[in-house]
Amino acid sequence: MRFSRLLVPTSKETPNDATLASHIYLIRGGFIQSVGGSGLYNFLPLGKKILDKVRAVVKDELDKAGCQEVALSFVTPATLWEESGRLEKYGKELLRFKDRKNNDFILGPTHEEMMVNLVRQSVKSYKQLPLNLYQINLKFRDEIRPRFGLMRGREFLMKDGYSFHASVEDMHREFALMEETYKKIFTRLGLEFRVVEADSGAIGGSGSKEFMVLADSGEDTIVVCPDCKYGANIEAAVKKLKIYDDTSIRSTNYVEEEYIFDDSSIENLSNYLGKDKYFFVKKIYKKAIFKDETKIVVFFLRGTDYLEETKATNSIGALELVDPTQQEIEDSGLSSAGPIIGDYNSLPNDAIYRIDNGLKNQHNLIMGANSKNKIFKGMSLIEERHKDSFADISAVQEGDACIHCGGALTYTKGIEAGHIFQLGTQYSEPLGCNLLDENGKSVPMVMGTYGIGVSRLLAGIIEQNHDDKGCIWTKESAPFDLHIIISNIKDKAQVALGEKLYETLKSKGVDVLLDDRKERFGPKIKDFELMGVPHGVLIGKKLADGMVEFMTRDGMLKEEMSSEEILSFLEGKF
RNA sequence: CGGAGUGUAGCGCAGUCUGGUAGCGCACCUGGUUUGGGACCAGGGGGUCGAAGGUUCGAGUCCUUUCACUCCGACCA
Repeated sequence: MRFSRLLVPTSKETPNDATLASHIYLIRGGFIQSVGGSGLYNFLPLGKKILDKVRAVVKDELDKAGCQEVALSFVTPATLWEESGRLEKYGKELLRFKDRKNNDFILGPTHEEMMVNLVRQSVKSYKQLPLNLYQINLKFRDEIRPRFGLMRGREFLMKDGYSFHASVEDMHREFALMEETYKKIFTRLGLEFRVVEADSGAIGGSGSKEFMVLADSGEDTIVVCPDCKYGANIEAAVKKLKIYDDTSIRSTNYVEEEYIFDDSSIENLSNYLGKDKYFFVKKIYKKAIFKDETKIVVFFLRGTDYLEETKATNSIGALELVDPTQQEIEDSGLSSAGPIIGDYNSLPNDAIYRIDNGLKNQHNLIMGANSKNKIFKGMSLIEERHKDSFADISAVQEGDACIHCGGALTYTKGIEAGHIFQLGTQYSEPLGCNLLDENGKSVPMVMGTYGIGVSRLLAGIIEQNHDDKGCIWTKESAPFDLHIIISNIKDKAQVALGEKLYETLKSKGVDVLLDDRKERFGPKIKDFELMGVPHGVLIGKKLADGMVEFMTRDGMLKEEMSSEEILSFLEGKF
């Protein structure tokens, strides 16, 4: 490709809404273009080319693993989503609209329903399984707050795959195969990543794993163990409970103690009593939104712990939790609901509450006494009094012990680029996707689902591979193999050598970009740095001494070599 | 939805308080000089000032309504 013919509107200016390296360089490098803001982007020729290359890697590995590509209709009848029950559950991210006949449709954010519909029409027997079907197509999610360029756009390219099985065991086999296949894809793309345990979110199911591209700019916090393989999204991370005791708080029953100040924060009380925050019980109110109702709920945690909202949401089966106003807490009748301990359970019978597992059967605790300026010391939380109310709702903190090996867990940031789920019969059952088993009995198919954010991967690659000058594409994602710069287009010798290298290499199948523009050296080298082709050849004024430079974008290394040898050197390299 | 802010040329902005010819930088076009780090000189094209209504002799500027977008908090590939 000749640069003079290429549509790459590179720019010196950083768009004012771009904060992330990937967002800045994808726009400045002329790969993508914003469409009236709000998370919509056009892919310009180079962006599209890279997208296709990444997509090809994904497709290649999936096909090798026995998956089959299909393309589902982009517009989805809303009735399918009613059947699965997700029409309500999915909420406002789902874009809904009507056609001229007033029928309801949605733009698919993910396509479990559509794929199940496809399969239930064409698969009837266990003999036709297993089956793993996927598509690489646009998805639409009406994000509350799109941002960070391709990282969180509203329209994005996603590979979504779905597998169908006659047994849970076979689904597990496929799940493991997909984990391995995903590892190959991410490795080929040159990404540093980690596979972690995850929450299943709106897709549902159990035993899901996320593929996290490690980057400081990542939006997810992941918990990793330095001593073993354990890694988990903080939304799903677990820890080994640490149990201490302080017998000085112990009493045969409990002790009521008064204090005179108003600030009843754990911090303040801890200082006042000279007892570690660990022994305090704190109470957190949330407004829980359920399918049919909204209710104030309460969570109890150790003074040293923090509520993990996703875990808390799951523990009560709510759709989401929001912060209540002070008034809502008062109106709920739970505002003075204090210890649910010993004989002092002051919670109404229908109250929804959860106590963190870290407090199960613990003694010598300190907590509010249901009235101002009083606390109880020496309390116990006994499992049998709160049978169904214990749950893991606290966030893992750095330094907590790994549940597998006891190592000190640490936080790191990641970009969720892939997610694989064990669905079971969650969709096949309501949608009536059944098969006849060996006994001629009709049973729902067992499913798995597997996603990769293809357009997000472009952003992930740049987050991991850039410097202060621009992009540095990895081998399999690069827009070209080689970028040749003719420094002065009026210098006939430079042009002649550039053209010779370009034509020769092109004829041998090397994907070469020749910068033949009538520009000065400055813009040309800047564009090389911005666009991030891994290697370049600089034909400039040193040609007068018979020398050219071979450049490596990563580190901007320049190697001088003779203009006689450069062609054979390049032929050997590409 | 809550809070803060912005809409003026493809992009980045000034002009709005105090109403009176639509501006600047980058980009673009023509000619020339220049050619190792986004160079210079001269000339040029490009705007329903987010939209609607109002006040006024006159509105980018004042008033009302409305829409869009950005930033900070709860979603997800």
